[in-house]
Amino acid sequence: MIQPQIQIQTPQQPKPELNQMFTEYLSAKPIFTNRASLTTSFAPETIPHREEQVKALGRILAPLLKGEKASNVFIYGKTGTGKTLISKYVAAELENVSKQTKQKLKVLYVNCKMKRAADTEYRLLASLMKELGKEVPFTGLPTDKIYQDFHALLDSEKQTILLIIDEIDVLVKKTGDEILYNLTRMNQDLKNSRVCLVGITNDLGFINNLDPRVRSSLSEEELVFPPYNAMQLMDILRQRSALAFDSSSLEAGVIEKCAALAAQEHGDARRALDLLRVAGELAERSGLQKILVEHVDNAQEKVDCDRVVEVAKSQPRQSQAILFSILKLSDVGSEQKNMKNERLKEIQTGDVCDYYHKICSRYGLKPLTQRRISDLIAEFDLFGIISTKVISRGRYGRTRVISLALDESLIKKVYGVLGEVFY
DNA sequence: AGTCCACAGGAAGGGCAGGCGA
DNA sequence: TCGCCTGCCCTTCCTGTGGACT
Repeated sequence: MIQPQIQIQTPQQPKPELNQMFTEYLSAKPIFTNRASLTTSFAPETIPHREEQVKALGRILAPLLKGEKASNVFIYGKTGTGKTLISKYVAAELENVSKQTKQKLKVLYVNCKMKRAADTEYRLLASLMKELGKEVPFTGLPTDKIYQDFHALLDSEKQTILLIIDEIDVLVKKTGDEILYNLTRMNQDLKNSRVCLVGITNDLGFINNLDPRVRSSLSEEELVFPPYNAMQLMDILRQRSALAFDSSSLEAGVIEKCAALAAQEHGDARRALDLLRVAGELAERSGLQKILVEHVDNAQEKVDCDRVVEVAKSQPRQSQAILFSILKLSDVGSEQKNMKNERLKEIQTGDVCDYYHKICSRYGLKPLTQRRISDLIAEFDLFGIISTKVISRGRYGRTRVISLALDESLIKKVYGVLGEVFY
């Protein structure tokens, strides 16, 4: 048996430069009074400009308070329009009231976009059972068995279940709509409990592609969440910033700028909150007591940059090699071309395959097939790192034309990250 | 009008890792 | 331990596409 090696740690010498920095950080007056109020998971007391949707959803789900079956609801709206927030807000209120009425109501929430959480039929059911307090192994059991156990768990006592499935389109795209058929038909098999389904999606065309039987039972009621305009975003930001900062911490124009930038991104409140939070963090790091408009500009760049760099870093080696091939073919890293601004030329799938094969042979990677490369290129398009368009070049074939979708500084950052892997 | 090209993209299935139950 | 189940990543095979060329 191998004995674990025990290392005796000797007291370390203080690091003067860090010590001083941390001391200064702790003694400085903080900009944030409540940073969490600028995160998407924060639940505010009131939700501005969504009163109508709150009431509508409340009216639909109210029968649950009497232990009756409420209509299944389908909620549409683009990212950051308050779909999730309001579903949780109404659900929490229902739970509160149900405690007073002694009617047992349980709310289950799952987000199907969470990788390895609820992106397959098995994982969705496993997540729901976990919420109900029963641990399920992350693989290994037959789906039939999981369904049986889930039914038994729901039916183990007289109760009403409100099941909120966020990003439902992701699940259906991946696994098909049979799972929704099963979930919407569940009430027929349950003796003691009732289940009501709330499906949330930002894919407006999603419902049209469903099996008609699923469509009719899932979207008994539909709610559409319109995007926020700049004025509405400003109200939201004012409400949250009052909680997050001291009133003197914001330069005039900061909220307006965040709202304007987020309004350009289809009225995305999440984006507006991110911008304000990151601007605050940048101001804090600069040692200032006030957030300036220029911090918002820097925050926008940083929010984009962090996302893209994180995507590039977290990809498997093969995907990184493909992305690196695209960057190389776009002449990123070639200073001479940079000077002449001849970047962003068009590349085809075939070009990427050829360059990728060179990289594979240089770094000893087993090359993927063109079919797989095609899928991975489509994934990078989804991430927003590249932009692709399928075109036909006549007798020279049909292909995908690829160009970089990021600005110069972001491309350089990504190139730097991948350059460390493929030096 | 028919042929051709260079793929796109769907469907099916293989191989692997991991878990459960007999 | 073995057979069976799952998800995941990938390959193989196949059909479809659409504009240039003959």
